[in-house]
Amino acid sequence: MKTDKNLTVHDVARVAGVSIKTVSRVLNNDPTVRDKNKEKVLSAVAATGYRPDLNARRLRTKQSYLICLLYMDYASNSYSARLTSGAIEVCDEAGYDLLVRPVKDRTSLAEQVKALAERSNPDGYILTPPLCDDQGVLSVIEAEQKPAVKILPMSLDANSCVSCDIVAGVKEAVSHLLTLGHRRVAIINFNNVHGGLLRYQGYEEAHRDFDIPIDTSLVFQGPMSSDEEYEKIIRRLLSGDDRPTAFFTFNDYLATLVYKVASQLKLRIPYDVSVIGFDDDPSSKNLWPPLSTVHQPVGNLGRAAAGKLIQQLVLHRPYEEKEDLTCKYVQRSSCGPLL
Amino acid sequence: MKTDKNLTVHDVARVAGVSIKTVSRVLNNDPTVRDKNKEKVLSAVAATGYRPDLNARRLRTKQSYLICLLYMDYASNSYSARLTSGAIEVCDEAGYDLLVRPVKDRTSLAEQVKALAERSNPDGYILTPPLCDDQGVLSVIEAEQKPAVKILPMSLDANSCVSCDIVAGVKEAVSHLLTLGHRRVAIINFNNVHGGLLRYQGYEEAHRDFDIPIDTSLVFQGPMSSDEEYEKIIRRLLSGDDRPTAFFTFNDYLATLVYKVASQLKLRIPYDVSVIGFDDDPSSKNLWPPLSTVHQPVGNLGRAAAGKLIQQLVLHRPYEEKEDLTCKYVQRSSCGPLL
DNA sequence: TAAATATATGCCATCGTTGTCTATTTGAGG
DNA sequence: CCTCAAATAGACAACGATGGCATATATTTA
Repeated sequence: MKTDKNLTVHDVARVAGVSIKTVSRVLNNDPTVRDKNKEKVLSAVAATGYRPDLNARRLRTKQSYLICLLYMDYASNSYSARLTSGAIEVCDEAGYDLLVRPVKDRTSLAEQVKALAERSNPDGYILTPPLCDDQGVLSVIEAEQKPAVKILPMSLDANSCVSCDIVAGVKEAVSHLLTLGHRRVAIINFNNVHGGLLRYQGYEEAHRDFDIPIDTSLVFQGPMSSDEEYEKIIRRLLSGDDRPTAFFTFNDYLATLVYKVASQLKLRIPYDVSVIGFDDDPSSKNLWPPLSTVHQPVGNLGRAAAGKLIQQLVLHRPYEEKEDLTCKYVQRSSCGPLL
Repeated sequence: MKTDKNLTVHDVARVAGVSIKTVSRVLNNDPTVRDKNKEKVLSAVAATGYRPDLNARRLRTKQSYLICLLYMDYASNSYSARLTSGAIEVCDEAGYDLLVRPVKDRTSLAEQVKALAERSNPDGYILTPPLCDDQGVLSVIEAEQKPAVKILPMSLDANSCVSCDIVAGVKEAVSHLLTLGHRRVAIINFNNVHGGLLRYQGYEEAHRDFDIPIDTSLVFQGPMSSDEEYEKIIRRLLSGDDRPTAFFTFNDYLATLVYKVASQLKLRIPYDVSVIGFDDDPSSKNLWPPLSTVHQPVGNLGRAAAGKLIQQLVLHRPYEEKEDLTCKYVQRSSCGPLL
């Protein structure tokens, strides 16, 4: 059965016995249509199987009904995939399409976004760290006068950003380590993204609660570099006289590097060293021992970001923040008591 | 500087001193334009900074300039992210946008695709396994009369599918195991996707070359199930009297399950059991020991699929297959000689 | 050189929707 | 029952590109 006869507003108007403009009004939720006509139009739409032509609408309204999700193409973890997946759900409901944009090259970033804006003309942008803090990208988007929702940008701004309760999750995780007796907990972190600042805050608050001073020689704050560099840093820490007995890392990926170096040094997890990651990447439960980590609700972040953006795009569409944005510590088997 | 004055073909035509239709022709590579006029138009375009309005073009031509990439939302490995990344590059060059479509629920698949087709109306589809073999999806796409390129479908069809040389890669990998003296190589595989059939073929050819009979008790062919089930199967194999001394798995993800079970059973990799995965997921090199695996050129598969699709969509745009689609064995440290 | 042909260009309508403006209907109040 | 403002509906143009066809220019042929 093929109902696809290229129906237009004219067809619906004829069936409903009203003008095309009234049909258009009903389809756009214009409140100035009498209920009787509204019903006539709606049943005519149902009867004919009419679907408005998105491209005609796009041309006329100057909107693209496209949202662009910009992220760094690390490909090494599932962060962007999970984010995408959540954002798509929300966009879909609202009649928007999501354009994903992995960027490899940070040098020509502004140009890339500009080219995208000129060609596909998204109505709004979702920016992930660290791109949400890129001044070049931001000015291009601002010049286009398009809204952007940032995920965990350096300067949180309630209106245009989304974040989750990283501090609480990390605090819970690090507290667990301290409860187990650990007193030398190393942290491998980034301080050039807001998420890193929050992780450090959680780490610090846990220590404060336990009245344990932080040894700054156990704190690595970035900047981001290659896997080899990280391994070197971890190896140096683990080879020292007064080595850390536990690690908290910015994400699960870095935690696997701790696993790797620990194995090389014949240190057993969790007996010789405990490890906690962050993200709860789906693969983390298959490491051996299964990695304790902090679950980050990445899908919900994506949903929340898309919701917030669409709220700005579509008038009269209040989006209530209903996503669960808490970060919960997930205890598995990579932490043990200090022997 | 804002050059964005909403220029149209009329503005360009005026500057170039030709008709709007000639401008249109130049922009669409119509060969019937005299070189002199072509230059005039091109320099007028350059001078004004004109960019054609995609939505007007869409309305007039009934094309969406959208390509849809459909995949199962496993989120457990980087396959779809890498594929997406490659496909986007090619789409971008050709002026197409890529719409990614992770699907969670296989039951309502055809409905989901139908809804998508009605709303966003993609000009073509890229289908990944196992969706490329879903009859429901295929009939929806066929009803829409849109082209689809399948990635490694069950029935290879040169015109509408893309594959890579899995057999050679697996044969190389398994041959390495046999060269190391292994005689009992287990394979954890799926036989409901073409990639699985090819993996088995490579496994078989390697054994044939070495004149080693295959013990079918070491062959697991699916179907796909939960992680727990796989672990059970692997555990059973490794606990038996005459246990396999090596494993080849469908993908790196399953290889991590072998790592996990081996650790639980206090079997050391590679001394007690060797493991080879498939895919070369970026995280595999950080496992301990680093996983030997077969590199699958996933990004190139994405590029090739998008190229093949666009070739069908855009006339006079011969796409030469230039992507490297070989699968190479990557030797790391998870295989050792049979002791 | 003129006629016939081939090639290149231009004019106008059109895609399907919504914005603007005007016409009509409705209902309240005198 | 009539008037008048407010609420509702409609006519028509417009968004910016390309398709179809008519026409002008260049090239070949007689």
